[in-house]
Amino acid sequence: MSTDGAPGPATQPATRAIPAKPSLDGVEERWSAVWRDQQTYRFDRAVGRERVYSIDTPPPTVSGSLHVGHVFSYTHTDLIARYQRMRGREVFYPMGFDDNGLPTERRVQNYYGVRCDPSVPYDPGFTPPAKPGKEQIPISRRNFVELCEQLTLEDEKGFEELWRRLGLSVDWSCTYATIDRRSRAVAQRAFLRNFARGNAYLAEAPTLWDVTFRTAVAQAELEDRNRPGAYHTLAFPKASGDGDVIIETTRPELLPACVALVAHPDDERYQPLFGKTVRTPLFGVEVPVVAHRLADPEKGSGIAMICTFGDLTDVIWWRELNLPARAVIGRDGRLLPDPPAAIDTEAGRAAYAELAGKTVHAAKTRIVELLRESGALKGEPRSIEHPVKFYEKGDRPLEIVSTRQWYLRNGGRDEQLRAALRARGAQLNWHPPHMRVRYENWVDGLNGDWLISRQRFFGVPFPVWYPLDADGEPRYDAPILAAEDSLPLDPSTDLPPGYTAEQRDVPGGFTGDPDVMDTWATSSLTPQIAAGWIDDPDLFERVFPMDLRPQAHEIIRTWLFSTVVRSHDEHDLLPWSDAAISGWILDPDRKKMSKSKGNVVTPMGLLEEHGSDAVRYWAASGRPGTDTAFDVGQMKIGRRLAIKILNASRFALGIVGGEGGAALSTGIATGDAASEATLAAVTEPLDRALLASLADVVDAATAAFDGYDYTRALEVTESFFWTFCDDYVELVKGRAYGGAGEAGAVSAQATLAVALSTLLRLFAPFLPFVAEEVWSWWQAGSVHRARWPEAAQLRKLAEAAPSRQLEVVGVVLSAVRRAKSEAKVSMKAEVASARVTAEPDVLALLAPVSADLRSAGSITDLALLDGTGEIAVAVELAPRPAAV
RNA sequence: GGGCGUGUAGCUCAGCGGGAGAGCACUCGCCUUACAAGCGAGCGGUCGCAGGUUCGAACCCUGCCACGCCCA
Repeated sequence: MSTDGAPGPATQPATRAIPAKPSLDGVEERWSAVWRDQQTYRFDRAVGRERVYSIDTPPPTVSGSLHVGHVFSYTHTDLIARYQRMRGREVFYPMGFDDNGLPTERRVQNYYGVRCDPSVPYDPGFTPPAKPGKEQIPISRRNFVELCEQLTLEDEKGFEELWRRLGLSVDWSCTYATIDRRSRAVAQRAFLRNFARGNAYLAEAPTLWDVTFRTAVAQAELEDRNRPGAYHTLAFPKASGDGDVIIETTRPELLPACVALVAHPDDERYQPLFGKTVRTPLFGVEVPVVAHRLADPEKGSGIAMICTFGDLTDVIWWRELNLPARAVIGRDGRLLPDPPAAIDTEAGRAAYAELAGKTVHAAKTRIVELLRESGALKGEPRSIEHPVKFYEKGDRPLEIVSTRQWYLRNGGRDEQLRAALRARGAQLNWHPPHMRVRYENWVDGLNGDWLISRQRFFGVPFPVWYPLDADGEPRYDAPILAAEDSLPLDPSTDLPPGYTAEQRDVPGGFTGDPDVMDTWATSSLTPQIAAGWIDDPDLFERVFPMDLRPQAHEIIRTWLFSTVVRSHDEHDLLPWSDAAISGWILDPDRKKMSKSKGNVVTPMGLLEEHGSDAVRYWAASGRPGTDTAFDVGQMKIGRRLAIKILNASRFALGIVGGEGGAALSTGIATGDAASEATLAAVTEPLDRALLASLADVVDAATAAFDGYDYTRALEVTESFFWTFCDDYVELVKGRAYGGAGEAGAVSAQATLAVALSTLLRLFAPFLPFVAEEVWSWWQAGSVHRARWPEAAQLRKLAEAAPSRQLEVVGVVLSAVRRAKSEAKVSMKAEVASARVTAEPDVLALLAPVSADLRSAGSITDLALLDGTGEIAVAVELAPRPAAV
């Protein structure tokens, strides 16, 4: 019994007859159903870690829809999964769904016409209206979360259907959702452990704040957008009374929040001012002039006002120079009702009253008027365009407000940790390697710890309560942490140990932490979630740390980095050995495909139109990290290849299994390269040469796959396949039918069977449907559980035949065809004589296969003549038969 | 402004120190009983530009240009 083509654990129906007219119609439905019923891709957890190949599949966002980019990159992962499975690894290939966070919240709001109001009590009987009404219905957090869960469940069904049709070899019994019980428990347990180690902490600090969503935002969620602004020139009178200091600012509305002026320490213009004070216009607050290296002498007048807080540089100045805080902007993006205490003059308070309650925009307009009237505004504002920080999902500029938030240490404030995380990046095998640089750039650019709390509703709550003092104020310095065995929990409904429900939100009692975690704080734990860190330690042992993280490059700074942070902290390990980074799909204008450009094709439509194998073929042409054009032409080529495989297989198997053909023995008939019968049967030089070439192909494809270069593996396989069809099959046809005696026929038949078996397995990761279809005609079990071909076995059959032989024969065959093509006659036209002149070593390769060559070219007289240089072929066609 | 990547035939891409390649498209042929959704043959490129290294450069180095992405 050989391992070659051995059936996998799953059994299949008996092999079917070879269809007379093979077709791709219906292969997707047929085989995806069989794979589901037979559990072809089930993960067998009985094997040890060393035989497992585990994949940290990216959980797609269910609230969005799948697009071509998903089909593209998920196919890449499946190619690797299928290859590793055939190499004998037990593949742990789960699927997750990302239903945690703001996108789901928004979708639920719009879909059902509701909004979350935590003050509303839970209504167990709530059902949303059939059609969303004009006014959003306020519902409790629990009701809201229930709707989120309900809707995402439906979304997930559509995703699974598409993935199955695409042929992803996912084990569908290993699924998770980032908001399910297990994920919540994992996120909460990891948080508790981070806290216990001192790596999660609560801090009141200036925080980037989105005024629309009213939530804190992390550094990783920022983006710069160019926005129009204007420089305003303001005069600050010196406290000493001798003149003004002129500054420029784009945010005059923050003048009441001004705590100092700042210039570069080397700036000679302002050195006399350092240590002196000035007064703010309108408000009359005395502020110092200070020096700091981050002040840019080239910008504006070289001296700037520091406000709490206009931007992140203000935060740095405020912190490093120990300046007071004078907040004026509230969480709603409006100026606070009351002025900072430092504004203590009648006039100052009156000026502030003009601004209180206004939006930032309105306040700016008003204060410019006031400044102009007072004469403090010099000249007119000068329009500029400048980068402004936005929350990536928001559409109003971020403000900075001081709030209490949870942070997780990520090296942003700790050089030692930063260096350790940088080293983790270097330890990871990146595909392609240059993607590592993005990771390093990000780590190097971190300017603070990771803010993980969000003031939202649908997410994983912090498993934390705070005692309330006699005044009902939370004791943030003494949080009550949940016990690990009580997870997952919701502090807004669950009770802290030792308290009763009556003590909730009353003085001397407790209150639950109202925030939820950043979705990345859960997504960064996908290896732990998928691998059963909490509830399945046996599984965890076998699959963690994982082998592969496949993902897109734009989330290296978020998903990849944060996953490394969590694993480093919790396990002191890299979460996976390899990261495969996929590129973008570009539309024909070489722009990234996106909805807004209206050029997105629906994935299901694509699969239906071209066939799954064809779409996968196109996807396989995109190397890791390389952006790839959306190219229907490539899909058509893929479809043609699949059809060619059907036809070539039908033909080869017709010969092998036909009358007088190799129903000889099982080993020969199934193309078992390791069987003794096959070894004895393969005797002809051309057949051996074919197998020698095929062995080279197997080596090349294997090496390419091992290096995650599936594109190369497909290329070498495909290229060989066409040579196999066009040259080898043509050369061997006559002999295979018995034209050169029994032994020659058997040799050809055995070779055809071995070659076909090998090629089908090489193609199986790319074209799983057609490969399985053909495999089922003559083999037991699934091709996807068959063993990857071994070059050594083929070489043994080849008996050291020179693989170049095939190439040389091809050159002569091509010359004969050229002669016929130029003469515009049929390829079966008779050739009276062909005289081949070549170097002796080339002739030595041609001589043993001259019979096959004569047969394929219909050559009556083939002469091999010693010569020098390139192969030259003189062809003399036989006279055409007289016209009828 | 900094970093990374990409510029090779009309299109999509491979090649990355010694012959400029593949597929598609195009042209001309072939009903050759596996496949006309096929087969055969052919046309087509100062390898982004300019320097340099080398006996020799698409390939290595420098600068520039264009495009894309990431970060400021």
